[in-house]
Amino acid sequence: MKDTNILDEAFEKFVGNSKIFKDREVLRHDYLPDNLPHREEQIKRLGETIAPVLKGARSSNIFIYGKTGTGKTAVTKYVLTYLETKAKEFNELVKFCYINCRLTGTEYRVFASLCQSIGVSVPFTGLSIGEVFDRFRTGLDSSKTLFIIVLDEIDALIKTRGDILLYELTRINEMLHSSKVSLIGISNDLRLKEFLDPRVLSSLSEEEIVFTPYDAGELRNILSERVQIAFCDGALSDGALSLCAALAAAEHGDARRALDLLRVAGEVAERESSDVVVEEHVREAEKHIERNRVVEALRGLTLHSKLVVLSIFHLNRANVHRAITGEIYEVYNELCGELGVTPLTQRRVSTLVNELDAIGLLNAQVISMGRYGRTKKIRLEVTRTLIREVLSNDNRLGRLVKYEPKCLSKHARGGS
DNA sequence: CGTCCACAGGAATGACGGGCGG
DNA sequence: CCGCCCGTCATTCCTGTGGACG
Repeated sequence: MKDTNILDEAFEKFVGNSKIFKDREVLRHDYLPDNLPHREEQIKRLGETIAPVLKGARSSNIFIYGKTGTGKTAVTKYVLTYLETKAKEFNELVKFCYINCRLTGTEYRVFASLCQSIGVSVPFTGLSIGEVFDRFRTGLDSSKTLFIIVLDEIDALIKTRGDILLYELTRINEMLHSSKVSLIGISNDLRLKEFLDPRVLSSLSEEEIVFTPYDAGELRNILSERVQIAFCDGALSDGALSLCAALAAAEHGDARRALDLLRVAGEVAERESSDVVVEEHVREAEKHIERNRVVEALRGLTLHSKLVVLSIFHLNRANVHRAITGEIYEVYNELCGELGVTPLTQRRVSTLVNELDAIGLLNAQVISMGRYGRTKKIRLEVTRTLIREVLSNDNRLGRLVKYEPKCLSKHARGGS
């Protein structure tokens, strides 16, 4: 077969003759539907709270929380977009700015994108935070706007950077003359309140809206709304739909998860050239998504993080299934030597382990061995085959996958 | 019942490449 | 070009600690 024929076949499945999808974009979670089922309550609350801006008054600050995939972002964007168009009818200058704090990353960049959104251009580095904040403030004040700032995934920023950003923002109104600012903070973490300065907390949560997880039935409804646009008639079995809803419901009622499952299941079915998505495709999709997540995560690691993973991998092979910090560092040191790289300090490796734990590649648990100290038991959360597969393709440390650390052969022992 | 191991993990600090305004 | 500040990564120094052992 000629190569172009292979390609033709591959393309065809995507373009012309898909018997599965009508419009798969609808299943992406950044797609904003016209209708948000089972969120009427929250839409109403949010709408009532921000309504005052239509009469030129500042609205209360709002604190929104709920787990991932419960519709917080969708509802907020939905309501605010509608508010903006309404405001035009009322001739009020209302603007909102949506910022995802986890993607934006630092206070500086948050202020920088705030500046951007009001048309003040700032360099992406080089200025002091105070300077950027001042520019934002003066720029905003001269624009005479009712400005609504949405800070999504705000917990990510606060846990790593503290609440200075929020403190500045909650006080900004005192320094504005002709503009007003309202804040909407969105958090996935209910315990976020504990991290906040009480002054910030009281200011931010003038209103609170809680998003409860969807149950399986609700997820089913959400999915079936989109299925009609996304899938061809009869291309999705009822069983597959229910399974997606059930699996996502089991995982804290995450609609995003449900949509992903549905989309990937469709893609799996498509690749198998079947005409209808069945439950088995959903099961397959589940594995597929997880595998992808892990591969991406592994690939994106820095050299030293990979070395840490590899060290645990080797300890694993030597029958140490739950390695402790000291052992890992020993192997890690040897691997660095093999590569001709200067090893990082144990302190640094310790935070790398914590980061890997947070991504979910590892599971780390602090334990005490009494007389024999206090340490961390660390276990891989990924199959060894997958690690071998990904790291063998790494041009720098590929060869270390087969390497046998000397420090392990010395005291080869059974462990648990 | 105190000791003391083997670390955890916080705080302060520094090196570095990038980019500003003047 | 300079002096300054940025974020990021890393080091150094440090205090804290659960519980088996003696």
